[in-house]
Order: sequence, then C-alpha cells, then structure tokens
Amino acid sequence: MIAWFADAGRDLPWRHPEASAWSILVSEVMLQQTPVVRVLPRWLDWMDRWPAPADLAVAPTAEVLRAWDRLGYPRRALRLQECARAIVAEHGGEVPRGEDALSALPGIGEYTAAAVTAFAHHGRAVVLDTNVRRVLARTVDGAALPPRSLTAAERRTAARVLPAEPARSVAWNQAVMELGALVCTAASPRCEECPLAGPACAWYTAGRPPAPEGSRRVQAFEGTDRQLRGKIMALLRANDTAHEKELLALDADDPLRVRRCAASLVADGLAAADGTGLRLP
DNA sequence: AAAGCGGGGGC
DNA sequence: GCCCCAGCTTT
Repeated sequence: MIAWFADAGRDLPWRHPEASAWSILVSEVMLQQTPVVRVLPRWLDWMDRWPAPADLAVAPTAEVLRAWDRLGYPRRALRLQECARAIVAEHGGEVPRGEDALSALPGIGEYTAAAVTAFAHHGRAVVLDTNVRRVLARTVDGAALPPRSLTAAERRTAARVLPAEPARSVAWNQAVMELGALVCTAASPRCEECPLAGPACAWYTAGRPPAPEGSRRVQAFEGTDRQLRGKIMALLRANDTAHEKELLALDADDPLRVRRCAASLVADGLAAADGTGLRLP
C-alpha cells in the first residue's frame, strides 16, 4: 500500500515537505466533509492571505467568511479563526503537539487531532476518516461499508493494524487514506487497481458482497433549513448585507422559516442583525 | 447515539 | 434523483 502510494498518490500542496503545521491544519479543517478538488483553490488563496495563525487571528470575520466561499458548513470558518486565536493566545502562535492539546482547540475533533499529529508533526496517531474506515471495513471485516458512526471496535482494529514505528505509521496513514479516496471508493471501487485485491482483503475474497439494504440514509437537503441558510449566506457573501425583502424572497411561501434561519445564523455568529435585515459579522 | 450543519459533482 | 465527501458540536 505504501509502495502504491509512492506511485499513485496525488501531489497536493499540503503534502509538500515545506508545508507548515498550520497550513496542514487548515487543509484538514477545510477537508472535513468537503472533497479535495473543491478545497484546493480555497486553500491556496487562504494560505496566501493568512499564512500563520497570527494573520488569521486578526482578520475581519466578514472577510474570513467570504474567503471560505462555498466550501460549506461555514461554522468551520468561524471555528478556524477561533482556533487561530487560541493558538496565538495559548500556544505562542505555534500549532501545539499532542492529540489532547489539539482536540482542545475549536473545530478540532478526534480525526483532525490525529491527522495533524500524523501529517504535520510526523507522530504515530490512529487516523480514522471515512476513507480509512471503509478500507478497514472491507479488508479486515469483509464488510462493504463501515458502521454508520465510529465505533470502539473500529478504533481497536485501526490501532492494531497501524505500524508501530512512527515514520512508517505516518506513511501508512497517508497511503490508506489515499487508497480509500482513489481506489477503495464507496460506490464503485476499482479493485483491479488495488494493491490489496486478493487475500489481503476479506471483502474482495468474499466476492464483494453488497451492503445491507437501507444501511445508509443520507440527509435530505432540498427544502431544509440548511439549504436556506446557505442561500442567505450566499447573499451576504455577495453583498455584505441582505435587506428583509431579499431574505423573504428566498422562500416566499414561508416567511417564518426565513426568520427562523436568519435568527439561527445570528445565533451562530455567521450573521449580525442590520435593521430588519442581516449583514456579515 | 442521533441530529443538525453546505454545497457540489458523479453516476 | 440518489449518494457521497480528510467531521464537529450539541443534544
């Protein structure tokens, strides 16, 4: 798998040796639930503008939200700025080492703390993202897909198969994640390209049995508050402000819903009240 | 453990 | 139209 990665792995800027720990942390936050191809241009622009935590810490939040653009889940942008401020205030402007210290930062959870430890600090950490979980579910458990939410059993499995030697564990984490992203994909895995196709993969050996019916249920999006919040944020990014009339026009049939979403954006710190309308914070 | 939280691209 | 994407936070 590590040999496969050396040959087939993508050349991504946050994987370059000169990438700072902060730039790697930023990439990990942007990549939370967002595909690489969509992150790439935003990350380049972001790191150009705010190369260090101290730069982002003092940036106007409205500008931060505009730079986040349409990466989705804009609360991540707020958390990232809070994270930068915490790093400046509590860690002298340097990304702290250790998963506990990292997890204590805003917007940094179990996965991101492990990923920063592995990829920025080259330490041994159990990195369990959606790709790693799927590869382990297939190779170790012979299942088409991992459980819906991360289980203790998955953590045990991952800890057991992770190489003991730190440098090798980093290479392993990088390789298995990339294998899941490029080859061992959720919908149509390319087993013919996979270095593990054969006895190394329990699922392949079992004849690639399908996942149980209805084991996945995606969140609805059309017509949800999430979608309307997104539309409101798009207005604010474009114009800085949105008048009440523009907001209500986003869902002419349900002014209550518009007000509810506007209020929730204010509560989240993503927008501020501006007369009867909204503006970026 | 489940729900809420964006947005876009692949099939 | 459905499914998925380098998850986190709150309930």
